Amino acid sequence: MTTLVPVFAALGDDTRWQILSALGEGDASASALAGRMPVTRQAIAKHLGVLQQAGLVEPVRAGREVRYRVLGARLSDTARRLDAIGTAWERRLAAIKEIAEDPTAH
Amino acid sequence: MTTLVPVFAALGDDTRWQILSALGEGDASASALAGRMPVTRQAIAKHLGVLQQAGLVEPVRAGREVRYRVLGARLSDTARRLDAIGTAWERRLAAIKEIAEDPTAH
DNA sequence: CCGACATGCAACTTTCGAGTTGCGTATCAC
DNA sequence: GTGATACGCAACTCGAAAGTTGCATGTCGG
Repeated sequence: MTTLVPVFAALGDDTRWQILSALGEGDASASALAGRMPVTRQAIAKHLGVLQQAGLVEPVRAGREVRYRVLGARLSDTARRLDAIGTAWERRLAAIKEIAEDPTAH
Repeated sequence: MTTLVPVFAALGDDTRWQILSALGEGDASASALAGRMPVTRQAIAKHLGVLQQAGLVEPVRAGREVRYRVLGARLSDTARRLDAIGTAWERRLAAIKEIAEDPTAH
């Protein structure tokens, strides 16, 4: 089981979501992204590093520039695991509630 | 659409996952959690505040103590939205790939 | 009433992440 | 080759988050 926390840490930032949203429209380089955002290219480069480390994004060299591609797979995978945990918690709650409402059962 | 980012920010911390994991086994108070973890009660209280703010946890007064209950619903909800985004990204990628492999189609 | 346990609030370090500037290097276009 | 464009690396500032200590408040059992 790959570690979940870095993915959430990566997703817990507004600027990175702006980057991901932009990349969702199509691959782009750090410089291109810096053009339409209120931060420096280097700041974006750092964010892209974090996103890549989390497996949410993938670099693609194209000559002298490096375009980044968003990876939906990691997101879907994370979603599945999140849902599994959430469902387990809900199940436990439901069981407790049922016992509370009808203690004679079981 | 409730804001997603705070939830991820809350989930992007190791200590908070330890807390959530412990609460997954059953409701507990800050003091009880501090007993089995290498941090102060106040630190845990702060984390619980963050988790509550994110809607991942709910306080339940029980006399002089306050037990916390984990909320799977928020997690499942978040998972659904995550999956939707991830799927959309994958769809775009697949479309591009298809065009690249068979440019004459369409 | 009184001691023990549980919580709440506030001030204070300390660590970490976001963002910046500055500079060196590679690559395209002519 | 030369200028312009695109990256990469390193050092620095800065503000927020994690964690701590100290103290005041509330509540339960006897």
